[in-house]
Amino acid sequence: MLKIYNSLARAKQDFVPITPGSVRMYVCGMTVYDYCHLGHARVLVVFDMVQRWLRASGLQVTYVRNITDIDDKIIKRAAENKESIAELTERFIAFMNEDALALGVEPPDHEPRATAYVPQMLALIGQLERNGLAYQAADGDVNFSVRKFAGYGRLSGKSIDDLRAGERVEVDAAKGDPLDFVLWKHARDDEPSWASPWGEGRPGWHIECSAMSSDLLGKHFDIHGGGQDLQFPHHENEIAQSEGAHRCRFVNYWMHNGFVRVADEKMSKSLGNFFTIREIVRKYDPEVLRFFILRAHYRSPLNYSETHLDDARQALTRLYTALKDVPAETPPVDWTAPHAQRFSQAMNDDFNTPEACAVLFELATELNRNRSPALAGQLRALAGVLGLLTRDAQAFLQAAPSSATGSGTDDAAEGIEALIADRAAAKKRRDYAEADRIRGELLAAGIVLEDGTAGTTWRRS
RNA sequence: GGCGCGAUAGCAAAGCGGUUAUGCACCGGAUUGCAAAUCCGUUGAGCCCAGUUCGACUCUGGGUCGCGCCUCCA
Repeated sequence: MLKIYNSLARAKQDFVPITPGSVRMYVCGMTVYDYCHLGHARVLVVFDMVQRWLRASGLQVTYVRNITDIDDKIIKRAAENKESIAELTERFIAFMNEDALALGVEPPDHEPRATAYVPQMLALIGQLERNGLAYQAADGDVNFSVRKFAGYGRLSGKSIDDLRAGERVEVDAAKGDPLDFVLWKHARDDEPSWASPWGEGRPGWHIECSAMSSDLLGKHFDIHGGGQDLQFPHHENEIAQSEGAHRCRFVNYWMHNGFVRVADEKMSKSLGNFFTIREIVRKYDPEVLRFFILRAHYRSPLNYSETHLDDARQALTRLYTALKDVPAETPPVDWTAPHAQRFSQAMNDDFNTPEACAVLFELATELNRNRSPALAGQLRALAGVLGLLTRDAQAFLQAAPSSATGSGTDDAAEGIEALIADRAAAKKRRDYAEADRIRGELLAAGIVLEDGTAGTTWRRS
């Protein structure tokens, strides 16, 4: 039985889908005005892992991950770049897709863009107005009346009266209450806008997710995920909007992944201490990055440093090394095997990927002992559930750092093979000095030679 | 000020009221022309103070420290 930590309940709960056998899941994706950083990588990988495990568990999954392609920052950045909003967002959507692909993230079933859902947002705002929860302020903005929605603050554990609105950000004087949030912003001359019953304008940040999720998944669905920083106010406001409009339960299970940190501080755009995915992938294989993310529990903080990435690389190398000389075929998982059972138990315990990875390493040790092809298949199959160890072992071990695809075929390979041949000849005539010289030369270039019974192989150190 | 999370060996990171987590690094041995990889073995842990218990890293209470949210953020 799968247990999920539900942010709403602040406890692990048995996962019971609304419709037996199928799951509907919505995850807040990217605002596309810049490159994805490690924090984004974590959301992408974590919910990809969740989605994979749900499917591996035999559930039929509908996974929606939205794209925010209209908001203040996008407008600002497009203006700075002197380009259209569409040009800006299209470019970064393409970059995001490249990053996701490199990280082994499977495409979601739906990737709705906010700008394509304005009619649905307007309908939702209209419904909120009819339900007495929305009002148009003097400045033309349509706001949500937070105090009229019972239960506001339940997800984030906040009491309305304790919220210090205005302490850190100036309160909009036109709002009926400082805590009220915007559903529809009145148009300004230099900004894009859409026609609406409340005049020309553009959507507030939160309304898009309420509109897209209900359109694609229905008014009531199973799982809603996102980064911890979205719990308040974004997700709290989504609940208010969706439940306020539809008058029914919105989401059963709320999942929030922990932050990525740098030197014990949250990685964020505003702090400027972020590393982009493509920046990291220039130096580390993307699979190392995926493994780095998955070897920590999704709710724990994840401290980023190159030392930790080096460590992850070494660990992943051990796994691939175990698979080096066994046939690269991935049979279906034999879930009755003891290792698979432990793996499954770990994953069913709120997606305990660190424990699941530990099983992988135990499997590797056993495989190193007996070189059983069946065991190798099992290792590949289980790791495959996490989206790991999907490549040819040799290709991974020989992949150049910058080769994001990990194809393993680069120009250096021929030269290396030639030197290996020279060294073999030297060894044959017992010229060990020359053999060691070649070994040293390659080692200095980051190439490790390994003499085996079947000849010499190489890998990158 | 309100609310929440965490503290595990050199580093990273899990489970568990009593039995080896796991990975990296380290040490000894096997193996190797030398290596690397691998195997075998050793070392090493649970912030502090109380309490519960036959027994606590694991439960309870208090403290200390760190982090986060209350503003845009994944």
